[in-house]
Amino acid sequence: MEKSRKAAGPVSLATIAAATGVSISTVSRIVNGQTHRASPETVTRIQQAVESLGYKPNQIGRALKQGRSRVVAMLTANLNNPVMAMIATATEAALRDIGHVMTLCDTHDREDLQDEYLQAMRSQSVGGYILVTNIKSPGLADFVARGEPVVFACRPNPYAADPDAPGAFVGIDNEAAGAAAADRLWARGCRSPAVIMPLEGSVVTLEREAGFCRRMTELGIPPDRLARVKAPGLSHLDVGYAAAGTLFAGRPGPDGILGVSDQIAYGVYRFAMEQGIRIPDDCPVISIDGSDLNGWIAPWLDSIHVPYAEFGHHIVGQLQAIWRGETPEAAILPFHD
Amino acid sequence: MEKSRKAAGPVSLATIAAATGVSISTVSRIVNGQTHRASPETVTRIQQAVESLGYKPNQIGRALKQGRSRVVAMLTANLNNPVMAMIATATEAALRDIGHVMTLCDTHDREDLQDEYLQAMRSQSVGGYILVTNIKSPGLADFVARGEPVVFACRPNPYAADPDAPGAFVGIDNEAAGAAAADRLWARGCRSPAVIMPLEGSVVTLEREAGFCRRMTELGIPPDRLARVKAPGLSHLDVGYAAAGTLFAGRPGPDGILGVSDQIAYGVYRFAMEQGIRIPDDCPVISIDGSDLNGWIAPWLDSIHVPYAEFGHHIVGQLQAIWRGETPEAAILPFHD
DNA sequence: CTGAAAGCGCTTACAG
DNA sequence: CTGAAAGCGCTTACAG
Repeated sequence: MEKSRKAAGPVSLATIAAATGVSISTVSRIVNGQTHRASPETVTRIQQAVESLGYKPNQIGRALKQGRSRVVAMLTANLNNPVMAMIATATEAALRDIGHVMTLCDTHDREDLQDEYLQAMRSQSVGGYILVTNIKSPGLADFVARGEPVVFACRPNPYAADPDAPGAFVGIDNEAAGAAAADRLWARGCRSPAVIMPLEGSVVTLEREAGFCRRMTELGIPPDRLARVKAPGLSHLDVGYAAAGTLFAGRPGPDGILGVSDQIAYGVYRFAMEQGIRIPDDCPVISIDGSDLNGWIAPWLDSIHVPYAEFGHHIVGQLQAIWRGETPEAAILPFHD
Repeated sequence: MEKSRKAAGPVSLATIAAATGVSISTVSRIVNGQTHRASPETVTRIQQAVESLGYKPNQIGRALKQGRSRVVAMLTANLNNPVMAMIATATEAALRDIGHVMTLCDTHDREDLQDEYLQAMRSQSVGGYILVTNIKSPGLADFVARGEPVVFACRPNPYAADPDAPGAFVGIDNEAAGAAAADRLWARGCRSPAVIMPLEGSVVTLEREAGFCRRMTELGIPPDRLARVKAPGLSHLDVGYAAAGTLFAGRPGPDGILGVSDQIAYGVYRFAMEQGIRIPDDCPVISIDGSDLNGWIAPWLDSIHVPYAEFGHHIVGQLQAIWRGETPEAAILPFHD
């Protein structure tokens, strides 16, 4: 005599309690794995009822009681950027593995939207925050000060008490990546290098450029043969395109270019195509990010690979550490060149 | 005498009630815009308190009472696909505009994950579901049968009662897009066309292929000069690559190829590059999707543009209609060729 | 080993 | 025009 009538109305703890003749408290404990606090018979009886009635805990009830849900908010500067999309994908999967879900908030690099989202997420009692942004905002300052569970990715906490100990963070050593890019270009015979970065760049782009210039200088490139070009634009595609225009307007163009992101390199490529400049023959272009797509449609691009797909685990690991009350150290992942 | 002491502990309705000397009920009504049900003085007094104390409604409390939250779940087949990422971005923005937030669930085209997520989202009492997937699963069948608020995007409801009236849906006429692709290839002189699609394709890819073949036949291409190639793989990149291998292994290669998605075209490109086949000179390649990226790094690709960026509004509009108790009609958006 | 009770923050008939 | 009260589903000290 199978009792497998499915969901006639929502099944709550009370439903199970009524069906098994025990109290709600007991059901709650067992459902939450506290099986040692009840007799074995009760445990199996309840587990059977849970199974046959298809009980699933209502997360809202739980969240209200505990003041925190199993939702984690990810705030990203700009989802159109494939890098952000990759991090989001990886993080979503890692969260799922620990039974959490992710809400995605695109701040479009706007301070007001960032604060609006932080506020909104707090009203949702989310259990944690992942910030792939380093825009400063009053709300963020507040969050950091209050010690909310937040992990920064790519870009460190702009309000870190000690800049050398950024706290929960997942990223790479951008300065070293920039230097590696310099070595690579040098090895290809480049002696009049150029580096392109956004006018309103984040620390990430600044560090990559700094590493590149530092290394090029060490290699003996004089400052006047090292072009550093910035261009405005939210989209790095536009940045690369505009900067390439500036670069090639000068008499002797560069013999090698670093775009500090893949997207910048794409922008350079478009300009070069339009002008009949052949890449890499006339001028090699390299970048930092190493999107998988490059191998498919941008074979001309030599890009230092950042393991974004790995970010997910590390981010979630740090979040869990915070939940346990620990203070995680920054995870600086190796890039591959 | 400004009273702007900020948040010493969470500010709830009770806090406001205590501070203003009215009941929680009254505060709740006013906060929810029922200002006509209270005296003007009370209204302003409470609004001031809300402002100065920085009260933000706790959405968890609200959701528990109402049985539904202001969160909308988007289930997507595969976030690595830029098309999905675009739809997610657009939808997130549209939801924000109406004060909702979005959780993102990547089902990886797996039936079990889809059901797991549907279940999880229900435990979260989400207010709506957006499905960019048409994998069949028992859980989905259940959802549709129960009349849950779900909007399908790109791929129609696989459990629609009447296939010609798919209900809440946002997409394009894929058959027509396939036909348009045929016209375009024909105009470029293609007389030995090929079409590439995934082995385990969705209705979307099937319809695009069907439209293409129908139109090519109308144009007088005999069946034996119309190559239809399928290749396995979750990633369309792999599909395109493998299928191109098959196509060019045959003696006379095609003189024009339709990849039913941008990614398939990218895969073809890689194979062609490796084999020294020049695109488009030796063989034009076109596709359907029209990612913005094409203009930057895939100038060789002629792609029919699907207005994914517009999907967001339409999806949210349909969701709102459902919430109002209406039965929205499918929105078939125009593609641009 | 088990249960009654309080309470998380909100909304909403209902009564006045 | 306003308030007391019930209740959404859960957890968790506390008492037995």
